[in-house]
Amino acid sequence: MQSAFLSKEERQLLEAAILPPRVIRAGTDLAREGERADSLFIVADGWACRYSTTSDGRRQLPALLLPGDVGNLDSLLFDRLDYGVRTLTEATIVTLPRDRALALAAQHPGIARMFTWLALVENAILGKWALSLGRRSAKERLAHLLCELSVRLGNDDEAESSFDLPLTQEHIADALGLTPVHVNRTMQQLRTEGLIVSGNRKMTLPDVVSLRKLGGFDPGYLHIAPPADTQLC
Amino acid sequence: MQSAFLSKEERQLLEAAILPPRVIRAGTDLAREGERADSLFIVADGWACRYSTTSDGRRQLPALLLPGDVGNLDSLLFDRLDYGVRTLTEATIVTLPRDRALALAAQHPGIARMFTWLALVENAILGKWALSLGRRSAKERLAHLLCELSVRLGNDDEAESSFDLPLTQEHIADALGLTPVHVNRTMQQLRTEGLIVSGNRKMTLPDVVSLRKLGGFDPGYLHIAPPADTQLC
DNA sequence: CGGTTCGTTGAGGCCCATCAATCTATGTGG
DNA sequence: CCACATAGATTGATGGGCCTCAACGAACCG
Repeated sequence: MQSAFLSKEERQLLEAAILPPRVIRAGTDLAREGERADSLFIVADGWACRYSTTSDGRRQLPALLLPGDVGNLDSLLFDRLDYGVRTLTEATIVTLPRDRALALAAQHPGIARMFTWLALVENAILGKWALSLGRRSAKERLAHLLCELSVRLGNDDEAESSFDLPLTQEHIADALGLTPVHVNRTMQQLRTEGLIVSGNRKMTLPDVVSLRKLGGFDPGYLHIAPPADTQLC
Repeated sequence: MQSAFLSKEERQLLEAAILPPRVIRAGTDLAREGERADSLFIVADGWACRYSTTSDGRRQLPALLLPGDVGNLDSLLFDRLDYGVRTLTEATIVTLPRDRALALAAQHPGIARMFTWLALVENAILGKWALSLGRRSAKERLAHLLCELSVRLGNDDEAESSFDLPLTQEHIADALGLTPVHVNRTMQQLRTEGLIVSGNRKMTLPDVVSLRKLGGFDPGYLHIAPPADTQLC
């Protein structure tokens, strides 16, 4: 999760409240839209996503979930899910019962603040996705997404970056609001222009500076480090 | 704001922490992207929006702010804004200093929970916007937005609905990721089909059922009423 | 070795963008 | 009270980015 707001005691309490991890194979639903969920699913390893669909089956991902992300933070306060949560790779998932989470949040301000923090970061990311979906071309969207994933995976800021990218082109299409065919053609463009080197589930960004410029990417919105003056508790 | 989580005492404390309302004319920035904001701006009356822009000036609204909404909830925990906040009509704005808000949240679990709730609702709405932006046609997007605004403005569920819509077609375009010209043509289509009656800043939805079906709108995601089992504090 | 998943390529078409002009309503100053 | 300016709505013509449909290739696996 995100522990910068937590005291040692709070961190221990959270860890004690968590159920043992489960390993889940790729492509399985942790929860479906409209279901009740009485636990939070936390991705400990692997990739997952939130997805929502129109009535006729068009699919859009409102979030890609990387290790440390909570799959269904909404379930903390909502009784029904607005989206589905699905693994994209084999993943190990940790479960935090909602009751325990609520009780801890009520007794420990740091834990409550952590949940708010998590929700706000999700919001910031989704806001940038909306900008991409509404106003950026396919090439720009792809560039922006790759830059975001690179940073969220912990890669250094401006250096050449290389990471595992277990997403299929269809997953990427569902994140970017495009068709798989067009994602394919767009990736070829970036490849031709020397902005990405990809294949075999690996992605390398040889020229992060140019890719960021193309995608209009500025990492500030990810709020990787909490601001100093709120770390007090 | 949203007071279902609050005790009487907490509500009074919040009201006491709030600075006097200001009336602000249409089209003025309450805050700009990248700025520090040491207060939360709460819309008490009128309309406002969050907006973000690409480097070359394309604009996308990640949120429309109606009375009761918080313009910049992020400022509770982030030191810099990821978006701008701007009034769309003359609006009266109420201000809550961030320090006060944080202190209250630390001492009163109900207030902390309210902030989390607000963030999660924003997230739910934005998630649906992403689905629209990524996967729905112009007509569907417009239908969905109008249905959402109708409900958020307090109109009854399935009845014919009529409300003030002070947005220009350009505002709508920026919310939907379209051009003003295309919003105009799309509105004409809906008008011809008898799904909307509009003009002079008013909007009437004579056939909400059909409009919802067209836009794929299901109001559940707005979480208008908090679930019963979380109202305890 | 056959099946399945994923990536790639091609041809054709539509939705929406772009550019530009006109129309209407509102407001303002002389 | 009219001349004028401005903001917003409307309409037309044209083009392009991305979709759709379809087929094929490549990698992996039981």
